[in-house]
Parts: sequence; structure tokens; C-alpha cells
Amino acid sequence: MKEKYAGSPLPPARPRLGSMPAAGPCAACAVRMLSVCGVIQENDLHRLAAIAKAQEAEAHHTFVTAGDPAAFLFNITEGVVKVYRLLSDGRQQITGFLFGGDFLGLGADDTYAFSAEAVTRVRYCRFERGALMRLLVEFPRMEQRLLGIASSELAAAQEQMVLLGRKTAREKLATFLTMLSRRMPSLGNPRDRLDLPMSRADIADYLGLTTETVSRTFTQLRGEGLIELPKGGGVRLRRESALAEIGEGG
Amino acid sequence: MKEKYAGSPLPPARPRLGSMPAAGPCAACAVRMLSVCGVIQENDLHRLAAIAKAQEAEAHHTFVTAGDPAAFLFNITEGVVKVYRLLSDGRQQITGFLFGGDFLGLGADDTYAFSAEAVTRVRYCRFERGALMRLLVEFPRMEQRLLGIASSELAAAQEQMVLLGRKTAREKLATFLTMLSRRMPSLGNPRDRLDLPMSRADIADYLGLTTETVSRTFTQLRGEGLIELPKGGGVRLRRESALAEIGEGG
DNA sequence: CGCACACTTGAGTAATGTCAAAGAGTGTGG
DNA sequence: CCACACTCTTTGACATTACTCAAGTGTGCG
Repeated sequence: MKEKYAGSPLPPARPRLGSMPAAGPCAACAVRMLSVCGVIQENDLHRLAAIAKAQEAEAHHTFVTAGDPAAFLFNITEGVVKVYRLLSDGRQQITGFLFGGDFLGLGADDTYAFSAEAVTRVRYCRFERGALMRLLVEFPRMEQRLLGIASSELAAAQEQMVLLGRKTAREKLATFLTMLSRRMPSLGNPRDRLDLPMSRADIADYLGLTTETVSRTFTQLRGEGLIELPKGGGVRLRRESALAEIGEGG
Repeated sequence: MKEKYAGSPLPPARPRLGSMPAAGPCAACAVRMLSVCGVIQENDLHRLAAIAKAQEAEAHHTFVTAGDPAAFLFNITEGVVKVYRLLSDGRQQITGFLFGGDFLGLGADDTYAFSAEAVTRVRYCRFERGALMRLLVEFPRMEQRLLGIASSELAAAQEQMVLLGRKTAREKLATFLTMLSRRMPSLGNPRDRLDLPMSRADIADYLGLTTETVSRTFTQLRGEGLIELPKGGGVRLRRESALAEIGEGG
């Protein structure tokens, strides 16, 4: 097995920058300001903490299964998650990779229509669905924020449809790398170094390709000097703007 | 030109069933209960009517253009709309077809990231964005409803990603026909007769195929006795359940 | 050290795209 | 009212991208 991440314990969550320590786990959350929780005032945080339960999942653990009652919503605090759907014969489509700060659970009604699996070891907050919904009534700003999140997820989903329906393998991979690159700053990493904790098979299932095509396309991009593929895994982007342009069909 | 719908005026909007006539255009709206507006009480409807402007668009008219300031949100009351994105070289991906009762505008921030074009002659309500957002503060049920709409759109988008990324041409078309069929009852049409007001090219751009492949696949399904393609256009589904099964990869 | 697994590379295939042309439906103008 | 022009759709022949199957390479873990 690959298990690049499973073995090593996660470092402790970073304390929130530039603020006094406050009571409760939410106040210490490293990604609070990135997430839904950022709109709750300090003195109301205990209300949020009351319905939140911090949890961890090992790499490859499936913590949401399509078809199960949608009892919980989640906020990823650390690590990488893949969200996917399956066809009856096992074909898989990954609908998104989630990182620290990302919200999980919109788009579910009574039962989950998707599954979610930890790609690396993952930390997340689990909210009881009904309790969170009741809280929204009291904190309208949180509901507004959730609507904003849903809205941007929708925009991202439409973007992904363009990718899946109309882009070539080369454009798909270039877009994928560019999108990951853009997320790096908020995760505190340099934009040109990507860890790629997900397997080639996962990348393929996200881009609507096969592992072989993903692999060949990586090789092709390396051959053109656009990326490097260092020994230990990951990618280094050598010409981000060129990649971005390829991704746009340029 | 095709113009199957452009020439004939739309019939007058059906009055809402089972209620007394009330003042204002919203009270008479045929699709109110299907849409966001359904959560507003009768006696508050004038508030909604004050920020809504009923409009019409001829077939092939583009009434939302990607990149324009997102000043309005829309509620389709009658007709069919296509929502799409373009790549710089003209490749098109249709992200959805909208029908009476559907909401349009979620997923936009400052500027629209998508374009919308009338497929048939269309009637819609146009809401000034800021005014609608202010109204949401007063009518939390409307905001909840909007979140629910965003949520189900997200689920539909994920479903479409599976289609685009992992299904064959045959499965794509079977899924498309099945989905349209499921929407027919709420539009007041029989489930097994589909008008298909959109062109083969539009269907192709929705399914990530070419017109030729769509056409060949229609012919193939007809050859198997699953559908009929009557002279005047449209489709008749002869074996809905078989189509549904094909669409699921069965 | 060797097994497992992931990744890469190669060869051949299949599904879908491209190019081209003919058929069908519709509206227009003579 | 008919003929033409236009567009949409269908069909055919061929090209190409990406998939499938298969083998080889590399890496980590027991």
C-alpha cells in the first residue's frame, strides 16, 4: 500500500493567528475563519461547539456512504477528502477533493447521494444535521454563509462539467494542477509545489480518464518542461501560467 | 430556421389551482408553488411583486451573458432555457436545461459565470439581486428555500458529472431522456412524450458528445424499440424502465 | 530480501470525433 | 402555390483520442 500519510500522526492544529486564546475547541480551530463557522461571534462559539464533534479518519476510511441516512454534516479541518459517486458496475466519478476549511454535506436530502473517503489522515468536525439546521434559525449570518458556500460549489461544479464534457486529457490535467495550485496559499503551502496525496486512479476518476492516460499525460507535460515529477511524489509546476492557459483551451 | 416555438404566442399563464384570485401578478403565477416564491404568504406577496418584473424572451435570445455584472436573478415561469459555459475557442458545455418553476442565478458572484439562452419563447420573472437579498432577511423561509434549491442543484450537478465523466453515449442519452421524462408530470405533460425543443447540437453540448453521435444513438435506441421518433419532432418513450436501467449502467 | 502496490510504458482496439454529403422540414419570395 | 434556400438531422467513410490489456519498473513495508 501507498500509505504515504497514514503512518505519521498529524501535527497539532495550529492556534488561530492574531487572537487571544478563548474557551472551547472552536475558538482554537485553525480553519474556522475559512469555513461556515467563521461567521459566528466569539461569545456565541459555545453554541457551535455544543453541536460539533471533532473526529479523525485514517487514510482510506470511508466516513460517508451513499444511501445512508444523512444524519451529519461535516467541516474538514485538516487533510484531504475525496467525494464520489459510483455506478452499479463500479465505475467511479469523484465529484470533488476537499481540503481544510471545506464544508461537506450540501446536496444531501434524507440520504447521502455521495460517499466520502479520507485520502490522507483527516480531521473534521461533525455536526448533527437537525441541530445545525435549528442553529441556522438563530444565526442567520450562518445561513447566508451556507448559501454562499452552496453557490460557489455550484459554480465549481459547472466548471467541472465543462472540464468533463469538453476538455481533452491534456487540458483536464492542466486545469486540475492549476486549480490545486490556486488552493495552496490558503492552506499555507507554496503555489508551485503540490503534494498530490491522491493516487493516479483518483485523479483519473476525478477527470473522467483512466490511470494510464493520466500517467501518460503527466509524462507528456514533463517532457515539455511544464512540470517536474520529483522522486518522492508530488509535482512541481514550472510554468503555472502556461498550464493555466492550456487548461482554458488556449 | 427551426423556430418551432417562436412564431406562436404563448397561451396565457394558467391561473393557480384551487385558490381565490388575489391581487398582484405573483398571486396569479402558475409556477409559484413550484418555485422560491411558494414560501411567501398570500398577504406578503406584494413585497415580492414589488421587486419582480415579468419578462419574455424569444427563442434563441441570450438574456444572461457570462462576464456581465450579475445584477439579476431569475425565475423561469414558462418555456425552456439553456444555461451554458463557453471555452475560448467556442467549445460549449450546457450545464442545464431549465423549465417552468426553475430558478436561475445561483452560482453567480459579482459577474455571471454562465450564459443563459431561451430555447423556446420564454417567460420569466427578473429579480433585482440586491433587493432580493434584502428580502431574504425579512423572509427567512425564502432563504431556507433558496438553500434547499441550491442543495438539490448541487446534487443534480454531481449526477451530471457522473454522466459526463463515466457514462457511454448510449447511457448518456438514456439518462437524458429519463430525466426529462421525470420532469414531465410537474409540467403537466405525459411522461412518455417529450417535445425536445432543444436541437441535437444542444443535446450534444449537454451530454458532452457531438450532434452526429447523438443522432446515431437516437437511431440505435429506435432500432431497439426503446423509443419512437415521430415525424413532427420529439420522442416517444416506449420502454421507460429499460431506458432508466440503461442510464444507470445496467 | 521479497512481496504488493502504484506507477509507467507499450501495443493494439474501440468508441467517439471529424469531414462530407444527402435527406427532410420550413419559411420566403417569385 | 411552388421552387428555392436555409437549417437541422441523418448517414457514411475515415481519423483520432483515449481505453484495454499486458508487461515492466520503482518503492515501501513486512
